[in-house]
Amino acid sequence: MLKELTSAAPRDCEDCPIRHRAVCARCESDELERLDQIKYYRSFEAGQTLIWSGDKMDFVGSVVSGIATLTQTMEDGRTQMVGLLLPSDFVGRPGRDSAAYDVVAVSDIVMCCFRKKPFEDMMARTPHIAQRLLEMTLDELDAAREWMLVLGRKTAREKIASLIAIIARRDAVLNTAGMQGPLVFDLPLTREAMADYLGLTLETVSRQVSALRRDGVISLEGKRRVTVPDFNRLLEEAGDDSDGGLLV
Amino acid sequence: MLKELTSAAPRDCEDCPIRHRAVCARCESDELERLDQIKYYRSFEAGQTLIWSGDKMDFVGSVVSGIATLTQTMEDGRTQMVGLLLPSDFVGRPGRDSAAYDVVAVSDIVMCCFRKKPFEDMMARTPHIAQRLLEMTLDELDAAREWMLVLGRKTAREKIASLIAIIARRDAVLNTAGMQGPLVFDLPLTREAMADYLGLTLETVSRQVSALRRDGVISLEGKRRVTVPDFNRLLEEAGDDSDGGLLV
DNA sequence: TGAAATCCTTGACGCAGATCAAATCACGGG
DNA sequence: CCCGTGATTTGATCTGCGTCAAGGATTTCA
Repeated sequence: MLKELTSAAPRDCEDCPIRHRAVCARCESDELERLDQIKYYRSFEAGQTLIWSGDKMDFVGSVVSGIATLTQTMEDGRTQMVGLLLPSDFVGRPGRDSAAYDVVAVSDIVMCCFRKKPFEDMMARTPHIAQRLLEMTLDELDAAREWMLVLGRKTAREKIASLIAIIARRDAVLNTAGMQGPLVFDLPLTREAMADYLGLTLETVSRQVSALRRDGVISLEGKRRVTVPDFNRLLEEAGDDSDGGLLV
Repeated sequence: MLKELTSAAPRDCEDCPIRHRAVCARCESDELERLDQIKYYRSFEAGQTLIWSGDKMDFVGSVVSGIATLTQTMEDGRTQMVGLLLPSDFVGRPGRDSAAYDVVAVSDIVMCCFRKKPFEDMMARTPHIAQRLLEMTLDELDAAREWMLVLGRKTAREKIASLIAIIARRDAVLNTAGMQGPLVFDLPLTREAMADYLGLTLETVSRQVSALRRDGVISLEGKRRVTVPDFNRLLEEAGDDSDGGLLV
């Protein structure tokens, strides 16, 4: 059965849900208009691989809705997630023509795409785009470095707590719900995807999630819906400084 | 005893050893001249911490000579290296005023610095700088992602082989020696620093280095000088695709 | 309603790498 | 030449997480 797409592509950049967070965030209306002329939307179903590592990449783009992952795979099949792409995140690298990672849709997903060449030309003429892309790339680099600490030095329990904290924080930001009181949200990832994120096996993920539940750090409704009664407790379990400012 | 600085600061940007790789690489001579007016050099001794995580950072800059590390430390002392800074690498983030990581000199080091505010102003007026910084940041992000695979999924032996391969490759690029024939170079890091890089203990690093020596993958002269008789063999041990194109 | 496909949980066991401990090496200074 | 200090190696033991295996919960489709 063909799934109906849950979120249609926006008609117009001004109505776009990621208008103020994506590469185009800094653009003035005339710049936006020119982007509008070269953009096109593409939809993908959950589970689909959007891009294969090593393939020629002739477009770049932004995630409009849905979630995707960036993963690296070794010859023997070991895989490591190296990026989690949420709405407004940018895919592809100007100035490079083959993809360095697999990009896989976790949920149904809509992307706002540009053919690479026109986008590069546009970028050269539009400092606002390059500025925003720099800013986003620096943020991603910071996230990657925090992730490296998780991968290199944290225990399995701390890894799980860290991931839940990251998702909880992002969710709180998007829903502009405050950080106090119990947080409730869905884990957008399967146990296996969580394992690939954290450098663990799916069995270990399952065990540690159960352990955090037993210890009252989180509670679960079904397999995916999580409640965090005390966010600071979760941060302690993650081995983080309890203050840890909101990195937006 | 005060050490004599091994490499003096260059007098002039045109003579600068990192002229064509640093943030200033794309600058025209007039742009370079303006940068020249706001730059200043600072030297640090091996072991010194240049910047403490959380401190106010009022400058940014490039490594001219020497090696430094970017590290993150947890409250209980566990540390993870998240960046290895070589000549031409950029330190600091425009648009942020406190440092996110410790920066520690591994060797004596010379930096070409700019006060943050003037640099940011300059960047806004000089697309060549922002362009180059974007390119460098994207490269760093790629490196960080490759590193994540190493941290998350490789065995201790593969981690060591990967690190040696990275250093060997960089060395070959700098010295424009080809990639064939035996490679000889120095490990710029202590066993402990290697452990912090790879998410291991220093004992495990030592054991795996010895094992690679025993198995003829590398040979050692003293503790630091390494010879790699067969680079492809090393890449196999690292679990990498044997072809693995030179990522410059 | 039942069968197949996913996804998740739990248990038993083994091993890679951590931990604890003790030599050994290299080097600069007195 | 001897001593002190820091880097490294090596050994013995422990343990957290991976591996292998079985079974449960949901959802999808016939």
